Amino acid sequence: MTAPHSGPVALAPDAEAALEVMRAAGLRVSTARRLTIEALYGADRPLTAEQIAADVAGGDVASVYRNLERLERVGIVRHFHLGHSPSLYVRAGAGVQEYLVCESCQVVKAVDPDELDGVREQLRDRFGWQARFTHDPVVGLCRDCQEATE
Amino acid sequence: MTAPHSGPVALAPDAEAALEVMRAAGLRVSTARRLTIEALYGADRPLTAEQIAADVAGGDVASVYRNLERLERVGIVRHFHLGHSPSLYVRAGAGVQEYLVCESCQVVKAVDPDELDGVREQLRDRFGWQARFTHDPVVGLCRDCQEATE
DNA sequence: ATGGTTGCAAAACTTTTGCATATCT
DNA sequence: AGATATGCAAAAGTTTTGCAACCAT
Repeated sequence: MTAPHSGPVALAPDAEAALEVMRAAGLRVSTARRLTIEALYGADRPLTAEQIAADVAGGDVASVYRNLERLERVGIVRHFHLGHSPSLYVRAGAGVQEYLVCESCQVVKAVDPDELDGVREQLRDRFGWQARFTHDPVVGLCRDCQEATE
Repeated sequence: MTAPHSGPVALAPDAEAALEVMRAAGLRVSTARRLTIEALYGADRPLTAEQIAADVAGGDVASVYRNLERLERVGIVRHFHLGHSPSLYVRAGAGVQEYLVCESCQVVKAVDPDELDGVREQLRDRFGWQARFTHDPVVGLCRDCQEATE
């Protein structure tokens, strides 16, 4: 049952596991951090630091940025860039490391790296390019938005 | 002789043609704009507004941004985003609209859209995704940097 | 207790905007 | 002349940093 499904995001374990990783890494599990994790693990699309701050107690963006950086460093959060918008953050976890992002609705499709092997192979054969879609995702239109655009 | 080659950038016509497009579009060909075009058409890699400003008379970044926007609007310049760095600008032109960028040396490989059709097709078949690599390029490692990284 | 964490303020950086002056056609 | 472009200054938006107060362990 590891088949790719079409839900918005198909990511790693769960928020609990993430907190566990934090502890293991020696990070304190503060309220702000727990709320950040819960926001990211509960969302079906990437969030900006600003959006996360709205969900967190004090609502201080600077702290949110600091936390996101730490959470990213221990591997339970990732961020990437999409056009002119501020950095977008998503949960990260076991086995999921590359992203397709819809430039219209911003839905993120997280895929197993080997699902992109075919694409990578073509890019390598044709251009000698070794593509990575982690920090800079594949941008395009998801199925729904294609239909909407007609 | 339309075969893709491995030079750093394989872009459109030349600076002269670009100036012609400007005139045709009703844009004045000022010194600042000519220098901007020359910088972009002479470069073998994308430039930031800041870098371009250094090559231009007054060296005012605000004007450079304004000009880049206009030049982009008439189709002779493009910009895209790469990680955390400021927007990167490259010349643009006939038939070249999609990019591969090396995240290590930042070399840009501009390719004809149909050279990516195979890749696009795979992404569509597999994920229902309609990929675009114009504003957000394919990021990865070019051949040279792969070898360097060994 | 004590060292990591937070909130607030301020700064750094990229990009945009306003406006008076200069420049092109 | 008339419209467009420039330079400077200031503002807007995002992200980072400094520091005193606070809180998890």
